[in-house]
Amino acid sequence: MNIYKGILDHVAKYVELSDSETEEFISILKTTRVKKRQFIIQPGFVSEYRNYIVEGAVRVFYLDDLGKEHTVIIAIEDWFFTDFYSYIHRTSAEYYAEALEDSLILQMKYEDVEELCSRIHSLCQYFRLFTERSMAHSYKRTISNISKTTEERYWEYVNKYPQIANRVPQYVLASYLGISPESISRIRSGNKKN
Amino acid sequence: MNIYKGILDHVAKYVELSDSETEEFISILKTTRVKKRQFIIQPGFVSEYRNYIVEGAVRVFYLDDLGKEHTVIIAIEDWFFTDFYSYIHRTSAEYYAEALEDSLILQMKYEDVEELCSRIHSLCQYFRLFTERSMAHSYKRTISNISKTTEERYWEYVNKYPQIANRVPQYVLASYLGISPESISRIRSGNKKN
DNA sequence: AAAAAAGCTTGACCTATATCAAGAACTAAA
DNA sequence: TTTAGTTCTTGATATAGGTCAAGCTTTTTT
Repeated sequence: MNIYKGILDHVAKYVELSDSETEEFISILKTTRVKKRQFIIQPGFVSEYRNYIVEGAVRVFYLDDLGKEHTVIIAIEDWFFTDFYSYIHRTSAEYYAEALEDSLILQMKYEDVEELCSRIHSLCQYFRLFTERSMAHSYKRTISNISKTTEERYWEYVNKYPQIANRVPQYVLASYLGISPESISRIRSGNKKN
Repeated sequence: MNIYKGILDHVAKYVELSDSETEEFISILKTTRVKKRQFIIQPGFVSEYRNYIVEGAVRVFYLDDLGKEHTVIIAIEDWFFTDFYSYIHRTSAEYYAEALEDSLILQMKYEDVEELCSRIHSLCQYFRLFTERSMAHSYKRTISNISKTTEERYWEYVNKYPQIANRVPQYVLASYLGISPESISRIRSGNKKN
């Protein structure tokens, strides 16, 4: 099976590419395999790529002054991840991206994406439309973070992404939701809401 | 003074528009004046526009089941606001946008923006680049929300946006930072207790 | 198959911050 | 200038959920 199928379907949800455009797009994709626990992005280095997951799972997290991890993205197949700020501003990353499983990812370099977007209108449209949708989604998360209790946030996530919740370690989920692992443990054992 | 200067400068930070493109862009801008406390977006109605503030201040907030307000955007001159999810998906808004002062705003209808973007490559680029930057910024806020104490978040905001902090009511700032107004009051007075 | 990591659970305790209440100090309107 | 409506402050009290510690279970490595 073609490893590009997923990402091309993703693009096709927003725009139609001609054969030559498709070819150009594929030509900037770099295939990379990473092993579980391997870092793909690290503070101190610029996050050069937008990364698309073909197979596997990755999390992006921030390590604060006290050594606590705060997960900002949990990504599986057909998701993108990067340290967006570092990627766009060409500054040193602030986050780690760590493979949660052996994964196969497709990487697009910043310069290549920019070059293609400046030349190919439909690809520019694709990234615009897709980023706008991510943006809309990000507001939903902000609301959830500031207006829900820990328990509500936990069940909301589990209901929305049951397959992810079962796939990643609990402490990763905890650090994504801003809850202590102990509290998640208690929520799970105590209240059996759905 | 030209009311379009601000928004055109904003565009010019990302792309160059020809005279005819500039004209087309201006042609989709609708000038609207709103009075203090007036709602620009309301649940139950689709958020039709991207709104740019020429003069004034606006907040976007969410009203939860318990009647508590959660501010997601505090916007002043040269900022954009909308209920992004509603705007993009053409669904009923979930948020209120309320003028904090008498304001002058420029509004762009979704259909008009899409039409222009599909026709004018440089405008598509503008919205793409600008949205990507907003996105990068939004991650910073997520981190702040989940990794900082209330006091750190308060001082971080005041240092970053001193002019806004002094301009909007304290309870608005409180609901933006996810802190109770009482706690902000105590933080300001330097009282470390309670 | 052991040994070593990594991950999860449970109980006891504790603290940061919310909530409630009531009055003071602004601001806008009559 | 008085009045009514907001907004801010301060004190008392409550509690959600974090931290610590220790042991248990599952997964990974040798």
